[in-house]
Amino acid sequence: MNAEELLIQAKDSCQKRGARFTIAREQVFKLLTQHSGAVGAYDLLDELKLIDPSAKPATIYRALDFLSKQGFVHKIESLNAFVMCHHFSECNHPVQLLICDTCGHVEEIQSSNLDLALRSMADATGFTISHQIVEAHGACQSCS
Amino acid sequence: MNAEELLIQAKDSCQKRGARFTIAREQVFKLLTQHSGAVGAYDLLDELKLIDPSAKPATIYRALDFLSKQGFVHKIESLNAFVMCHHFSECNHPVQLLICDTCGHVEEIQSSNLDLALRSMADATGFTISHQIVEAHGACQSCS
DNA sequence: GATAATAACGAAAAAATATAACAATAATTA
DNA sequence: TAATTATTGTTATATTTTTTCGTTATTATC
Repeated sequence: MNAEELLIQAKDSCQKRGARFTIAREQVFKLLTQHSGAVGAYDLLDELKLIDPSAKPATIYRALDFLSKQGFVHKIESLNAFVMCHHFSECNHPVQLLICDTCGHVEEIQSSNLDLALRSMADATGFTISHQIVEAHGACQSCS
Repeated sequence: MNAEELLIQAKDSCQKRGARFTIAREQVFKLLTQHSGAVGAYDLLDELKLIDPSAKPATIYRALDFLSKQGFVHKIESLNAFVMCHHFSECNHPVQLLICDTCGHVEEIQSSNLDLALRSMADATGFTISHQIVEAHGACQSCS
């Protein structure tokens, strides 16, 4: 899925939901599509400043907040960084990430076994899951 | 496993490994055993200051760093907070947490299915996992 | 179309979280 | 004992995130 296709999908998705894909949000979205790995908010800010010198932290965080809520972007909690989601059309999927600590690449995987194992374990103790964070760090194939 | 037993286990464990369980580390350890849920570093600092008014952020972070490395304490990445581990004798186990967003209680679970599902998924893409983060948010039984 | 309500943005500041640097002490090893 | 290593004290700073408030843009209501 390339950058342009993702953009179209995002716009389309917002249209359907009545969400506003504003310039600021689109700019941050585009910046994120240009990374294959995690990007920090301040790195994004630096990049955004090249286009819009008046950008401030809140500019980025607001955009990231919106994009996350739409499911276009995931926050990587263990890195305080953000990554483009390439499957946001399959909405509300659990997020499972393989994070290469060597090259920085982030691979999003989809294991229903994993999701199931977690849910069944939660069920067993009467816990209701609303949101799950699965982040595996290590080395990707090319870096091993 | 109560606070006292944990303390004895921790001391014992350090003895065996030749790690130094200093006063500062013990104080932070004890504070952590008094919480059933996540505690922020600065909350711990406030508590520590009651005993040792000269405590500073570095005091806490150093202790937490040591305790984490020993496996006595886990960092909750999605909360920027810390929680006592009650199974640190079974060393190097993968950390899997159920975090109640209502009452703050944190339950550590042990699902080898979950671990296996993640590992097999990683294997399939040639990824080698060095560290995994599994944190499920939601509502515990009492809060549902 | 005018008006009210709501959402988004700009700007500055501050809050929350975490690390760095360096000197001083304490503990361990040779 | 002397040398080495680990830990602590202290100050400062870096990093990440949120708040506040005034303004502007968009949407809904009349």
